[in-house]
Amino acid sequence: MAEFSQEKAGKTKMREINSIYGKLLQHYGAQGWWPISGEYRKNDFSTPRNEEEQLEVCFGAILAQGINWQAAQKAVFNLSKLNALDLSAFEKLGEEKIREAVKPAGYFNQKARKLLEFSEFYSSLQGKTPSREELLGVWGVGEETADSILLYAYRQPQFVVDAYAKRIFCKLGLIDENASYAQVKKLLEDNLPLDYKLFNEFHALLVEHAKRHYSKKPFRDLVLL
DNA sequence: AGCCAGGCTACCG
DNA sequence: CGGTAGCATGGC
Repeated sequence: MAEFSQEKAGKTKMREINSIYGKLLQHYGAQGWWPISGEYRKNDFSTPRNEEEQLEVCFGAILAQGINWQAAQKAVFNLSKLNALDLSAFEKLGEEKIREAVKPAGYFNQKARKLLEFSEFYSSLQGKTPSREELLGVWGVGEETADSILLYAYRQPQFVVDAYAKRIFCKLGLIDENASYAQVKKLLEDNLPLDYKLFNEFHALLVEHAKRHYSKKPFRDLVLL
């Protein structure tokens, strides 16, 4: 009996989460993340990405930490002007030039170091795909950045939990206010098909929706759309 | 002027 | 463990 109602509740939750995705997609359309060279490629899920694209996603994910995407994009553009989205060229650049390039993205001392540590790690991979654990072992890569890299650079179905996703699912009553990263991630991954294309769009759509309606407290949008 | 932005690390109790 | 100060810039 208890087992039955639990299963029923689980299916209800599953329908609700899938329905949220459907509504967002219908309302905003495909987002085409991750933007490469500032370009959003809607419905382009070609895989595998080449090395330069992977590095741009990884650097972008690090540079976007705690800052708006426009600012992060300026830093990515500065690096691309220096031809530094190529690994060997980046390594020759030197920390001082990297600091200058990433300045618009804020926290430039930390972020320069993070990019350097990451490039060293990436180079050690010799083209193989890193595990989530390996990524988390890199200084400057936390859970959201690791999942963003696995999802957007390596096309793995890892749900990316960011501040926006937490706000939205919390407001919809699906998670507790102080739910951990792992708890939110599990909620989504247990209730969606493990499809990287779906995860890709879902995360991007949550960001788009939150930027419009969950930007500052109090988050007034009780229901979705 | 001040708040906010697609976090992470180090250090605290 | 969970909680939080510090990190820095720029747009609105």
